[in-house]
Amino acid sequence: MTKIRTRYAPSPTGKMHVGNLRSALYEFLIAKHENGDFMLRIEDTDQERFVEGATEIIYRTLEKTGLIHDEGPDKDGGYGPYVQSERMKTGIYMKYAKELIDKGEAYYCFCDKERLASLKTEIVEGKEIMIYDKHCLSLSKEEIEANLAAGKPYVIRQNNPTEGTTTFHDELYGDITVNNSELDDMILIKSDGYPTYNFANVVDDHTMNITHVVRGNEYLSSSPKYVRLYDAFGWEVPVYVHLPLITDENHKKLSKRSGHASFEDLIEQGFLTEAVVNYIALLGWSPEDNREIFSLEELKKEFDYHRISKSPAVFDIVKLKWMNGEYLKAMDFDKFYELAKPYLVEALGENFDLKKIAAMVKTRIEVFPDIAGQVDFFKKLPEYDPAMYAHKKMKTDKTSSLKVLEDLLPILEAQDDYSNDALYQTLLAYVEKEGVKNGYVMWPVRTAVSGKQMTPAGATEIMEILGKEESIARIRKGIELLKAE
RNA sequence: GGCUCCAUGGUCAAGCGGUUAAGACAUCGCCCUUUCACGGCGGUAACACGGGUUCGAUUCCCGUUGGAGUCACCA
Repeated sequence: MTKIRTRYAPSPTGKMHVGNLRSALYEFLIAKHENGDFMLRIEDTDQERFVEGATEIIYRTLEKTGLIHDEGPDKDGGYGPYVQSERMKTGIYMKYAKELIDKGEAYYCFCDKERLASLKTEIVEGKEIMIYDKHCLSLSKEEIEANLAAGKPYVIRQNNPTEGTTTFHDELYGDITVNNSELDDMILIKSDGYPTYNFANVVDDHTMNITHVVRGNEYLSSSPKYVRLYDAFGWEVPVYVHLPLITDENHKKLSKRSGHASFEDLIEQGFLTEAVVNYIALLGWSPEDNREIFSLEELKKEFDYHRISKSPAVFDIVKLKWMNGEYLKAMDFDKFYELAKPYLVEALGENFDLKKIAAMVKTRIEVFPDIAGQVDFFKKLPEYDPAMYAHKKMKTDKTSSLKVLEDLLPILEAQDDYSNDALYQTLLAYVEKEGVKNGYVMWPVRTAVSGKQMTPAGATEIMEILGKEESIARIRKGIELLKAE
């Protein structure tokens, strides 16, 4: 059996959104599942859309996510160059385009913008629909020669039949058949001499020996035209795997233009690379069992592309957050602390036992930016509503809370050991003396020292971090507030 | 609008002729608990509709409806 060769072929036009990343991931996994080769090809045939730095983002992202290519612009595997603008300099596209012209499968077209515009018939949803009328196909050899000699700008178009049908096979979607009358004579070579994606991807996939063409299913409807190109050349058609789209919550295709989250945006929002990769692997693919947490290595082992689904998937950031939280919980504490520290420092400064606070927060956050909102009360007691002292389940109200705090104040003032254990013993002793439930005492204390409805730790743990002076001050403040009621 | 694709809970999804139609996220409730959280347990919630085929359709076929994609000298 021949080795599988797949490729990720992005155009350097900006950031990589999750749809782009997932394509790369699946292309990588399909190859690696069977020990094949994964390559990177830069499709920069549109000089106008080229964005400075976009190529670097691609390299950085692939590197960071572990989607390491076996061949690419920086790693020659004998099929180079791997950048289309460089391939063009070798004359490869023009050579093949002319071959097609000789075979009658393509032709020169000298139509200018005005004539083309006059062909635009319908306007649907703001989009003008145009089907080229094959006007230039009927040009005589002499006319073509004359135009060429005169330096008249031209494009080269594919010459598609107007009758019959074309069928191609997709591994996921099965056989797809279209009427040839639907096939537009698409442009192969642009007037600037560059090939279009439509032409370059066929020439390159073939000449680079790509066995499995894996891409988003927005290409599904143009694939028949590509297949005709393969046939025209007499080339073997590759295995096609069209991937279901990833959409936003409105079920619209993710795109850079609509400002959908890019991979880098997600990382900036505090998501872990592994979690993002894991999550998008599951957007459109599922394993045989019910497992959800996969490392890239595990994915390589499990990824059977026949299990890719056909219907589009909504990118659900809520579930991504959950998954990120799972990674955080499973993370080694030292590593967690290292990553969380900047967020802790930003929220609290350096004057706290950050390590202890990090431990409190580790299982309670989903992404690092959640930290600030959970620990800010350590730094400054927030303004809070005394109504918080009333808690049905704890059987506390403002009156009971006031009593508890007032009783406890002298006891806590007399105590010097503010370790969690010692404080806990103290409060417990009071609980026993009063013959009440733990929460009856813990709730008001925790409320007073934190001023928050929820905290990442219990009353005494908080006091330990706060220290005696601050703890007492906050309890006094609580008493004051309750008395004012 | 033409063409193409898709159609299981709010979301991701298993299922591939006979099942009490899994699981996860979200949501709700209970338990546990030094509140919340974590953890444990449980609940609500789905086969778009109509025809066939079949002893039997979520599953196969057709149609309808709905959604998406595409229709560039962009990829």
